[in-house]
Amino acid sequence: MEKVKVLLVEDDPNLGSLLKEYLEAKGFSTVLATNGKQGYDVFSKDKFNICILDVMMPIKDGFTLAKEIRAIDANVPVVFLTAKSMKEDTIEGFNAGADDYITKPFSMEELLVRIKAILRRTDNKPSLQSEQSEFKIGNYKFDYKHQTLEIKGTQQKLTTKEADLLKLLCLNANDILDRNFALKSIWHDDNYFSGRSMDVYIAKLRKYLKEDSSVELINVHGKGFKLLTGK
Amino acid sequence: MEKVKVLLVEDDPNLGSLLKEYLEAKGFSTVLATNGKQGYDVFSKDKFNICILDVMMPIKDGFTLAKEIRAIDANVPVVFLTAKSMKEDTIEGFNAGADDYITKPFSMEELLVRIKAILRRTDNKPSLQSEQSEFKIGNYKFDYKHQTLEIKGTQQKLTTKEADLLKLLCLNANDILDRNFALKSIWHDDNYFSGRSMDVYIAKLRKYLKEDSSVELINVHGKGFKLLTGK
DNA sequence: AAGGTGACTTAACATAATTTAACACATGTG
DNA sequence: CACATGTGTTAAATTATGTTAAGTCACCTT
Repeated sequence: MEKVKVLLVEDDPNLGSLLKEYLEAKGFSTVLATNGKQGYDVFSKDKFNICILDVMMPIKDGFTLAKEIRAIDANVPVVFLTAKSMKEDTIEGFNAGADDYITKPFSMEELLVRIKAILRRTDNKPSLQSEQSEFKIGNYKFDYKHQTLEIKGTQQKLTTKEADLLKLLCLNANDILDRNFALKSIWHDDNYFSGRSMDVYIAKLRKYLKEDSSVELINVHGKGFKLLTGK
Repeated sequence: MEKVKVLLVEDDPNLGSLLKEYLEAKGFSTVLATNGKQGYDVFSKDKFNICILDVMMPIKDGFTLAKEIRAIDANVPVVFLTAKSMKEDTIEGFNAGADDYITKPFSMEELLVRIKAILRRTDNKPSLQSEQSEFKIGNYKFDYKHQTLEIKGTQQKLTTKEADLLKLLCLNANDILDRNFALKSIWHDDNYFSGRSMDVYIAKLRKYLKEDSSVELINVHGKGFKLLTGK
């Protein structure tokens, strides 16, 4: 079971580190940013399951940050923290796409249960994938939906991960598939072990694909992989 | 787009009818029950998209009602309304599976935006409560209401669980049916044994469905199952 | 109350999917 | 070219699923 990743953006360093410690103790992997700009930078480079944003922050406020975050990932849940308790702000927060809006002071336990309530509704994500399901790779025919790879009448059944990875490669055929991008897409994580796991799958795909010598699955050192399709 | 159906259970008749009117003005179809027992009766006879329950009610309190409702539909969102603001109650509410917990007094507008926030996350999930009863699966004809599966004139009688599971698969045809979602929907539980039980039913369905080779019931490792219906 | 039946669950064992470990080799850097 | 780091590959370990059969329970029959 992979850890849930939380992006916490809070300009009060005391509260921020307190919450971070608490959430980590509860089993969440938490990244703390202390202002909106930093929060955006962190989010744009990594993948998170939920964002907890302080509303009032210098440089960039929580609402603005939320919009930018949603521009990157329209589905990530966002929770606002705020000292304001005026109705208009609550409404504005929800209109900015909030999943919850918590007024300070709050108990950490309440924050926790509210986070859990939101995650209950989002963890089984519909994973909206691109529609395309059939690909040609040299003389191979790859059917993502049916998870099959066919050549000269021989059909190879693929596992879910094999199919996911091959699909990403096809969508970037003859172009580089970024390593971390692939890891985040398929493994939802880019740690060392996920990376090694992906390498194992690359090796498996190479085996499947060696019937057509014009097809190559090459590595671009430090960057990712490239599927070279025949001619 | 059908109207969203709201079950509102509130023993204060003034507040109850006020909220009902407000929600209906906002485009929701709302049924008001004035006590827990009545709320249960209404829910068991109809399908709702969300339940808003007062916690403190005579006869049957909101938490108890929520548990009974969840036994019928483990996925329906529940929001608690309460005058209590003690932390323990909030926590208890969320542990009872609450999606939100709103403390009186609250503005109706805030209730509205909180409802919308929850519905954003639950909208498009086909559920067992769906009215649809007849499905085509490749060359098969599946009648949920009569619990029959027919092909080439041969009719197979299905048990309740077989039919429930097949219906969920049909509602998600060619798309993934999340394992835990299915378990909660049909078994009202997602422990190890329920999971194994479901696997047994998957095996049974596969047997029934092997008359049409274009129909496949495949596993998506760690996620769920996918019913591939021949184009 | 004994026996039977059907639906569902649990057990048991088999196989598959994925991750982790282990070791070999490659690449780029100073 | 010595080193750190990244990748290739195979195999073992772990976890998830496939499948069949045995067990349980509610209900029906006599």
